[in-house]
Amino acid sequence: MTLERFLYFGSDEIAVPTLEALAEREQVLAVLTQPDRPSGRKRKLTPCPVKARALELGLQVLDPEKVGEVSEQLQDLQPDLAVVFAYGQYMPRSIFELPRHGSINLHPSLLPKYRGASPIQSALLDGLEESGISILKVSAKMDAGDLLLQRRVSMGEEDDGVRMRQRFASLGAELILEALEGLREERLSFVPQDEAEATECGKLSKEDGLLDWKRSAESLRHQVRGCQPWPGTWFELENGERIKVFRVRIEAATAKAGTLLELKGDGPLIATGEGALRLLELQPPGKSRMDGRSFMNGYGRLLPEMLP
RNA sequence: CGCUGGGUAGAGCAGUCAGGUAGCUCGUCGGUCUCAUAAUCCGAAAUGCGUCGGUUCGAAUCCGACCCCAGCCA
Repeated sequence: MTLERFLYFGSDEIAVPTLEALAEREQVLAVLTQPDRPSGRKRKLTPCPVKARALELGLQVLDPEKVGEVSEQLQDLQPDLAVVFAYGQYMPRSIFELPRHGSINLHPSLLPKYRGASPIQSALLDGLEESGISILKVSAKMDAGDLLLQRRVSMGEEDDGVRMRQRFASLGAELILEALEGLREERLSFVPQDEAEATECGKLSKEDGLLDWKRSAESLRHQVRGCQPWPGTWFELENGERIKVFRVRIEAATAKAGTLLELKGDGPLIATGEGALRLLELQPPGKSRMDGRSFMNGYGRLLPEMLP
């Protein structure tokens, strides 16, 4: 198979290393990304990470509101293959079938599991100890195309959403090169997914981050790990302020859920529906993240009355 | 000029509204107690209140400008 002329579709940070790997070895005709959005403290129009990097690399960037708008330009480029990773926009068939050999997509889960918008976070929320990344053919149905290559990854105690994203980001860069080589030498082929095994995950919402002490310590810990970097996890004080929680440890203890059991050691210890959680890293409103000890130094005496 | 909160000893905070020369918890150092100790008790060091300027006899506290940090927003 002849693969020389590439298009890259991506927006999110996780897709940056893959673009870099591709741009270094191959001819990237154009990079398609999301248009600039207002973001950050000043709400100013900011290019997405992939666009920013693509410009630095001197690549042609196209950021239409809808991909359809640039289909003619893409046609003129005569691409052999499009690589898609966290593009964040729906691609109509006319686009993903436009390159001579179609389009392939990177997806950070072991498909057919966790098709959809939040594969990394959902796998962590479910408490999985293993996940992975897949490369598949783009098809009309989201994440349902034929599989080309997968790589398994184990997830440990210390792995939260942020770390897993980093790992998948660099893994994507490795895997894409492997996939291209496999395709050129025709060693790899596309195999259909097992539809019976398929599961879907939707977008997370802000409210998914609220900690409910009535749940078990274990599921709360999964929540804390999975809701990074967004929406984060937090609990509310009586005055409505939100204390974010970044890292916790499960400890044995039984008491009414939500009870503050201890204010010493590595952090506050709070009873849950099943077991207790030691809060090891937190962030009060307007402050930066701090470890549990620091938190107790400043907030310890307030906490007992302020916990609802 | 999107909105909001914040910058005070090594860390986390109080004090700012009613200006008078800085306090709490933890840590650090020394000592005490103890078989021992991260536990107890006693004591000490350290800072000079984000920056610049103004008002004032006097400012962390009032006024002005600026810098930095964090949250909201998907």
